[in-house]
Amino acid sequence: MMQLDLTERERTILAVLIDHYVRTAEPVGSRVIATRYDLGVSPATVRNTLSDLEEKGLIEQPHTSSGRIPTESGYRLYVDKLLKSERLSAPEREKIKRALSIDYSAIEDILEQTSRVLARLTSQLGVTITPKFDQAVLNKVDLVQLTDTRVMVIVAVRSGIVRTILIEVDSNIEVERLRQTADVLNEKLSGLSLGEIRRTIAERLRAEERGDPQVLKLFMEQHEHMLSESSGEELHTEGTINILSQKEFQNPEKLREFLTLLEERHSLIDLLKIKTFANDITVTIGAEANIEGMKGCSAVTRSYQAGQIRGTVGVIGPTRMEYAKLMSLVDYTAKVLSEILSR
Amino acid sequence: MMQLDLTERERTILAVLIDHYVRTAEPVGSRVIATRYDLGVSPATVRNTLSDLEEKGLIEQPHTSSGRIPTESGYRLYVDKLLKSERLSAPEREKIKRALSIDYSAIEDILEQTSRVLARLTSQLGVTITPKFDQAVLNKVDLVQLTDTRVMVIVAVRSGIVRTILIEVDSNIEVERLRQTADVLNEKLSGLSLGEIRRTIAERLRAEERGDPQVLKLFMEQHEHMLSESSGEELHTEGTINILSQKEFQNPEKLREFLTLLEERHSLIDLLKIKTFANDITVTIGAEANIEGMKGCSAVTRSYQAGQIRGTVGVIGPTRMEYAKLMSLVDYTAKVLSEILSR
DNA sequence: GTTGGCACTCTACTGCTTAGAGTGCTAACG
DNA sequence: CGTTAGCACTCTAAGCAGTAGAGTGCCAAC
Repeated sequence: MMQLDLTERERTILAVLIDHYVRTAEPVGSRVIATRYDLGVSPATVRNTLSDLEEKGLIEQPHTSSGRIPTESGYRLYVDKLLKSERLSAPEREKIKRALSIDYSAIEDILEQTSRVLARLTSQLGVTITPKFDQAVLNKVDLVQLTDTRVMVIVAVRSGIVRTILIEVDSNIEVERLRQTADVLNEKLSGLSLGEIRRTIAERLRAEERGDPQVLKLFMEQHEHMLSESSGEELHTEGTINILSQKEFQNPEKLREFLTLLEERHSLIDLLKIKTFANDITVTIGAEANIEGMKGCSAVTRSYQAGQIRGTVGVIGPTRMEYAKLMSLVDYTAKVLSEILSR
Repeated sequence: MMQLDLTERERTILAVLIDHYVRTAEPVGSRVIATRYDLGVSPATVRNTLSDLEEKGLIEQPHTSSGRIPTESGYRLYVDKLLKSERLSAPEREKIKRALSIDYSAIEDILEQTSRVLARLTSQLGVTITPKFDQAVLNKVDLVQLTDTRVMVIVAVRSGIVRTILIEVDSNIEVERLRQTADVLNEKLSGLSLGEIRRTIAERLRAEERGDPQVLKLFMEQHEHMLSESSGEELHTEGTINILSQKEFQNPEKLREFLTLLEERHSLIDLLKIKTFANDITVTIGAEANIEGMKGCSAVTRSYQAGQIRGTVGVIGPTRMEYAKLMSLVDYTAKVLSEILSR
C-alpha cells in the first residue's frame, strides 16, 4: 500500500463520488460532483482532482470517456477514514429486536432467523455461522440403540447445540449396559470443552473398567469425526434473491461465480470463522478475502457471543454497498443476538 | 384433457421432436425432422403432421416462422406413452453406489450427499427431503439442564433422526429429578409413533405421579411444536449452479422466480411430501405442481424407505429435460438409498 | 396421401449514423 | 499559481435500414 496523503478537497470529492456511485451504480462525472453537491468549484477543477485520485489508484474509469468509479483501495480508504458512522433510528432498532425475539427451540432456528432479518433489512445476502464447536463445553452424552448393530451417540453442549453420530457395533448391547456406558462417559467427560476432550480422551478413558469396551473404543475412534471443525460450524445464508437484483450481478458470469461460492460453503465458512476472533465490526473488501468468488464483493461482519463460545453474523454483497448503514445494522444485530443467546 | 388418438406417424414425430429439442434447446423445424432422422417422408409431409400436433395442443410455435417446441401436454404424453425407458449402465450404477457409500454420522449427511450426487450426475437441481417425522417411532427422550431455567429436550427416533427443543422452567431442577422425569417419559412414550404421541399424550400422562410436574406439563404443551410437520421435514437442495447454465434460465425474470422458490422452501417441501406416498417414480410437469415458481420446470421424484418411515429424493430442472435418463437415475438412486438406510 | 414449389413472415445480424456524456488539454483569468 | 472556460476528441448506447436465413402454409401436381 502506497503512502496516501490526500488534500481536503481530494477527501471530500472521493467521499462524494463513492456516495453517489453507491446510490446510482453509474460512473460519476465531474459535472455531477461539481453541481449537485456544491463544493464551490467548477467541473474543470474537479476533473483535475479526479485525475489525481486516479493517479493514486483510488478511482478508475471503465472506459476513456466515462465517469469514475471507486477501486477497492478507494473503498478501503473510504471505510477506514472517510465514513461518518450512522446511528440506527429507534424504529429500526425496535424492528430488529422484535424480529429476533422469537420462540426458538434450537440455536439453529434463531441464527436462521437472524440471517433472514439481515437479508431483509439490507437487501443483501444475510449470513450467520454457528459457534465454534471446539470451544463448547460438553453437557451430556447419551447413547441410544437404533438397531441391533447401530448405536446413536448424542452430544449436547452447554449452549444448546446438539450433534449426533452413528457407530456400528458387532452385536446387540443390553439397555442397562448402554446406560452404564453413557454414565461413564458423562462422569469422565462432561464439563470439559470438546477441544480438551479431543486432545485428552485417550488418556482419560484408558484405564476405565466399567461400561462396554467396544462402545468406548468406537467412541474414542470416532470422536475426531464428531468434533471435527466442519461438522461444528454451520453456515446459514438467506436472501440469495436480493443479490439477483443488484446491478453487478446482471452479468451472468459474475452471478455464476457468486452462486458457486454460496454452494461450496467451506470458503465462506473460513472467511466468517476468522472474523469470530475480531471484537469489533469488520469490513472485508473484494480481494482482501482471498477468495475467488468474493471478487467484486464485500462482507460486513461482527462476532457474537453465546456463553463461552462465539460465532459470526454479517452481510455480503457487491463492493458497491452502503457501508455506513450496513455497519451500524450488523453491529446492532450482533449485539441483540448475543444478548438473547446469553439469557 | 381432450381425447387424444395419435397416428403412428404423429407419435414418432412427436417423440423425435422432443428428443431433438431436449438436446438442442432450439425450436425444431420440419426439415430437420425429415432429413436428420430418416422417416422416409418429405419435409412437407412432416409439416402437415406438425400442424395436426399443434392443433391437438402438444406442440407450439414461439413465433410464426420458427420451428415447434413441445407444450406441457406434449411432454406429459411423451413421458406417459412414448418414452422408452433407459437402463443405467453398469459403470453408472457403480458410480452411484460408491458415491452413496459414505460414512455418515447423521441421516442428514447422507441425504445431503444424495442431493449432491443427483445434482452432479444430472446437471439439474438435486433435492431430498427427510422422512416424515410424524410416522417415526420414538426411541428415547432425554432431558438436559442447560441453565438454571432452561431445559433441553432431545427426542431421538428409530431411524436416527434427532430433534431438540428448549423449554423454560421456573427454577433449577435437580439432576436426579430430571433423570427420573425422563425415565417416566421413556416408559410411557417410547415405542409409539410421534403421531400417536401427539394425539394421546394428554391421556397417557394425566395420572402420572412421578417426575417433575412442571417439566411434564411443559412437555405436553410444547410437544405440538416439536412434532409439528414443519420441523419434521428437512429439505436439502444442491446444484443451484447447474440451473444457471440451463438455457431457460438466461431470462433473469425466470431465474429470479426459481430462486425465490428455492428460498421459500415450504412449497417445495409440500411438493416432495406428496410424492412420499407414491410407490413408483413420478414426473411432475410444469403447472401440474400448482406452484408459481415451478412454471417451466419439471420434477422427477421417487420415494425412499428407511425403516417404517419414508422420504423423497429427486431432481428439478426445466421442462426441457432428459426424462428417460433422469427417471432411471432417480429410480436407482432411491433404491440404493433405501438399501443403505435399512441396513 | 404425398410431394415440390413458392410466396410470405418473422428473427437475428450487420453496418451505419447520431446524440450524449465525459474527458484532457490549453489558454486565459484573478 | 490555482482556477476556470472553451474546445477537440473519444467512446458508448440507441436507433434505423437492409439482408440473410429459417420455417411455415398453401396450392397444384403426382
